[in-house]
Amino acid sequence: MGEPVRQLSRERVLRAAVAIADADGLGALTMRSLAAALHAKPMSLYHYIRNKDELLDALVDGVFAEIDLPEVGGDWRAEVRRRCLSARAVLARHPWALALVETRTSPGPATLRHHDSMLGVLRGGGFSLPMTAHAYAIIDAYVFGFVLQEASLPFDGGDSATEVADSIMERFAAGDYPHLVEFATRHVRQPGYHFGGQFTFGLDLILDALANAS
Amino acid sequence: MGEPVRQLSRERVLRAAVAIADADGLGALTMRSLAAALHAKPMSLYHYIRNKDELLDALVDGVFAEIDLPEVGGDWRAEVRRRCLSARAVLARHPWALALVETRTSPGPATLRHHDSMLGVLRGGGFSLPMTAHAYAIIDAYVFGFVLQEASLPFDGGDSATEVADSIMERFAAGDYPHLVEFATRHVRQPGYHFGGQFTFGLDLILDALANAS
DNA sequence: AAGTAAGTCGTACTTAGTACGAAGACTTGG
DNA sequence: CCAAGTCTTCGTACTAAGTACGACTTACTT
Repeated sequence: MGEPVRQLSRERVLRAAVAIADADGLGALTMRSLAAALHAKPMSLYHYIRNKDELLDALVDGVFAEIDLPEVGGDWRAEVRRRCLSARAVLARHPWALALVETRTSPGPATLRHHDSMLGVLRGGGFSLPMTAHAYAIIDAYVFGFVLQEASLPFDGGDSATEVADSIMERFAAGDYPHLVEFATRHVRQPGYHFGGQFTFGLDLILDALANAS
Repeated sequence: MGEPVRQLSRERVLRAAVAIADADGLGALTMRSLAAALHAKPMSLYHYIRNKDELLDALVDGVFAEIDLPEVGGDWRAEVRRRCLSARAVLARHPWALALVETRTSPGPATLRHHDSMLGVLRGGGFSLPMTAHAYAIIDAYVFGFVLQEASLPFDGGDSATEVADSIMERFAAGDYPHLVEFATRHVRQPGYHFGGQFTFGLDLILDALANAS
């Protein structure tokens, strides 16, 4: 029964915060719940974090740090593709991240490094400055937007899509939303349907288009 | 001085909620501030709205209602393009909307109608069911993702980009983020730079790619 | 041993959502 | 025209959350 509950530290606080958010969502991450998870009292946290806002900024930067950096100088298409798959995986692992990114506007070091690498590979791939801007905007709009859509799907991501589709379908009269009904019954309800599987299709379509446009 | 402060109504409550969110952000929209704006007391609102969650759901559906519906049967490319420009305009007008869409998962009637029309034009344009799914996913990922990026830019949208870029640049040593520095100084800081202008470029690139892929 | 700095926390104030039920206003059958 | 509802509105109060303030506790220094 010795107390392995050693001293607090910024590191431990951040780790615990991520764990809570991963497990129960951003809403469950309060200064009180965070303190409880660390067997401490709320006010103790303020020695490692100025306020909750700063905590959230730190979480966002931590998420960017998890994303694979593209290798500057490598084949731009391959590197960007790898990075995008990684980004999607990371954002899926931390479903709360996207909501945060939207709000926070002061990028941390990992975030800046990340952008720097992306700009680097694109420039290295022969894109002009304006074209780099276009490409990066399109790519990230797609990646973030796709994850955003997944997040706002009424179902979790598995194949419970079927049930949800059914329950929604029931709610409206026969002819109300004909195309939605067709889509739900003849596509979504098919075995093997999985929204997330469309990610690479779109990504490759966009990368191809960018390769041609450059 | 007569009292034009007529009866409350769900309509009036929703309108006032949108006004508050537009003006001061989602954070400023509380049951208390909303009541105050209507010259009423907080608890009066609960006669028109079950709880705040339902209020937010209603706001989201209202936003979808504002987006131009594509005309089913028309030229899919033109109709989808128009709808996307409208969607972006609406989301720009209500910067809080995107954050909400992310959370709410029970679509309202306007939302369903919207999706129905989009699926309709795509199907009418000759897309197969799987291809329709791909196309819609890509298009909305792009539109929502682009708006999301705009929202998380550290600057408001005007050309204050320059100042922000400067202030960030100052923060790091010479060689820390070379590509970011090049990008900021040689592109962002140029006169006439405006992130939002890239929207149509990417949209057309994606629509072209979809047209070819179909 | 005493001083000092670092870390921890008790207390309390503020803002938010909303349950409960009373009080006023308006409607309607007699 | 009145009594009995019914519809709106709101007063009060409880709970959850962020965090300011300052005290207490410990560990390390000299």
